[in-house]
Amino acid sequence: MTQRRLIPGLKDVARTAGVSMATVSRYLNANLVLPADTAHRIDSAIRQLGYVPNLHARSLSRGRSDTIGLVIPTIANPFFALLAAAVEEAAEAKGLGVLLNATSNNANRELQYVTRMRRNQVSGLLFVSAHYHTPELVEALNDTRGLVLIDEDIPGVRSAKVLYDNYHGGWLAGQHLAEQGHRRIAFIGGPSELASTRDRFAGLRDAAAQAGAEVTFEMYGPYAPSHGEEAARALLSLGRPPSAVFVSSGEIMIGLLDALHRAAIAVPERLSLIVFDDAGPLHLFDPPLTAIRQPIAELGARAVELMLAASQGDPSETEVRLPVELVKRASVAPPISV
Amino acid sequence: MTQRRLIPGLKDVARTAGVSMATVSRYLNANLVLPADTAHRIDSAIRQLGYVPNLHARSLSRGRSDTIGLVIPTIANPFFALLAAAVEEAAEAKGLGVLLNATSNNANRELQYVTRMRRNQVSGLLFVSAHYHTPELVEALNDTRGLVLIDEDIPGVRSAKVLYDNYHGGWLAGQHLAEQGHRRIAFIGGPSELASTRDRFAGLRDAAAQAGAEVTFEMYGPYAPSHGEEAARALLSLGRPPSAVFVSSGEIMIGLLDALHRAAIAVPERLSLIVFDDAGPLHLFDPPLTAIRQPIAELGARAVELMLAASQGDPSETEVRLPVELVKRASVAPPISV
DNA sequence: CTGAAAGCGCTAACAG
DNA sequence: CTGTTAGCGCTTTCAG
Repeated sequence: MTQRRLIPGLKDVARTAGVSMATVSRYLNANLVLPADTAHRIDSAIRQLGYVPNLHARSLSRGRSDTIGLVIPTIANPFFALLAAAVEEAAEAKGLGVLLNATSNNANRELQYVTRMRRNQVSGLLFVSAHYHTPELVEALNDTRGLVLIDEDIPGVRSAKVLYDNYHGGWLAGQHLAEQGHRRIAFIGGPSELASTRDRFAGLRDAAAQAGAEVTFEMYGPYAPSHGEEAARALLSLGRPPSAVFVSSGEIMIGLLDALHRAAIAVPERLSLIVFDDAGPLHLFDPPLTAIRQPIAELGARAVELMLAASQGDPSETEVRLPVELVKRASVAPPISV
Repeated sequence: MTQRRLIPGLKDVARTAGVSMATVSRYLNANLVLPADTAHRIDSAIRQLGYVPNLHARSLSRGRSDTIGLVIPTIANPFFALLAAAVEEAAEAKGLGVLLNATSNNANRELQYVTRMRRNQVSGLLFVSAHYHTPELVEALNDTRGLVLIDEDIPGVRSAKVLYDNYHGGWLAGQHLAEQGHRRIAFIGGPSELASTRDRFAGLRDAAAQAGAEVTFEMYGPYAPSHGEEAARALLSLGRPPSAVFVSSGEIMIGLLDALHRAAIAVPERLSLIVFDDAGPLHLFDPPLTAIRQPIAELGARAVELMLAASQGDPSETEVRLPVELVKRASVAPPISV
């Protein structure tokens, strides 16, 4: 129990307006058209008292909260920041609030957040996690109503999913590189256990093969600049280095490009570069980066749509694959000795 | 009322474990050390039933929610994304959740979100808004418990505030530019009604004046790339253009730099550039951008701290000014004709 | 069309 | 140390 409230409640409004709580409640929830006079009395009572409804009480009573959960690895990454913005906007348009949680790709936190959201406030959950997944997580996810997996698939989870066409992204990159005359290509991937990583690689490899080129170097690691730096180091120590590299994420690219600059490797003269993910002002980079662009706003919108459908009884396992596109800028050029 | 719940509640757990609700509740809230046996029975009842506490009920009952509100203009901007990440982390460390709302600097939304958070879920509110403020907003803000204004001051609001030392940031920029030999400097600011904009300008102007330089061009506008583009256009059409420009935000800089590139204006050879705000990989830009860096993580941490203090009865009007620093890179060089 | 009253699921006095 | 019980503030059935 709490101490006597000084804050006005529905009861106070009702008393002041000379009606019952039920009437005020109905009025506020717009299930009701009141005589102008009554409506006005209620309005002014509300204003006078400075009444603000208590959302917890409302949610408790209604059994739902008009809020959706969004769980992402981190928000300090342009891609996820943009994604969060897109989800927020889409949710807002449907009158839904969003509860955001960053997990840092930490399995405990993921489980914790999913649990927290599971039966609570949330009418649906948009989830993205980019690392190896424990059975517990998968189980928790499968117990979650209104779940939509986004951006990254998780094997074993049965839910609606909105993903990108990673294979085609890899293909586009491979094709472009091969067209420019590259024959030896490197792939710097994210975590190797992720389907997205493998798909991007497969697309790259297949497109290359079809054009008579090949992927001569592969390396995997976390979505972090440090991984890019290591990749650069590895690349530079190769006896017969590739003439182009396809980097699987913006974060990795940051470290890679930085290391390349420090080593005074000219891009694209010495090494061509193409990155998966076009978040951030890549056109202002040195050099402007050729990239595979993912439609982020669309991801957010589709996800919210599917979530609504899923939570309204239609637990479809729809999987949508959003197309990606190649954005040509200046980090790819024919290799020096073609 | 809702339909009969199939979901297990505290009551079910209590029955299954053969204890009372109170005991389970206390156990869960850790105010209590139970005989190992009892504790174990409760644990397994919880597991077996798949019990998940209802946060709304808890919040309603407790009168608080261990959640803080964060309202920012947009999350699709590296600075605010980083800020949100910092706040999330600081809040998480204190066991607090965060409810995020992006307002797009829309006055109605701001008012709406503040109201929504005001008496509700939220134990405190971290608020940032970067535009002209209506009296209604100021009033609503002053009625908010646990409010902390961050990043941008709002005249008339009495609350704790965590801001950056904008004046000093401007000063640092002016000093650096003057040292490099610039005598005619341009200021491309954000909205002119903001204290932060005026402070940055004042710092720049004073530092310039003291070094015998002057601000020969000023322009103000929204925090958007389009404003930067317009500024570039204006700058380029000047009869006697300045040799350096201080841009008041990263968003504006994006448009400005882009336009400069398109017009083939060499930076820093033809025009030196320094930007307030070091979010995003500015070191990879063409050229690497000299910037005034703001300690974002510290902002988040201090804000959460002050919020906690403010909501725990100490409604201090503490105002903390976080120091900023100059990060020299390659976008500033002596002017051609010194 | 409006009011009384029974919960929503949980916490916290208060008693035992 | 544990159980009983009265709410937290709102929604909604059910009478009137």
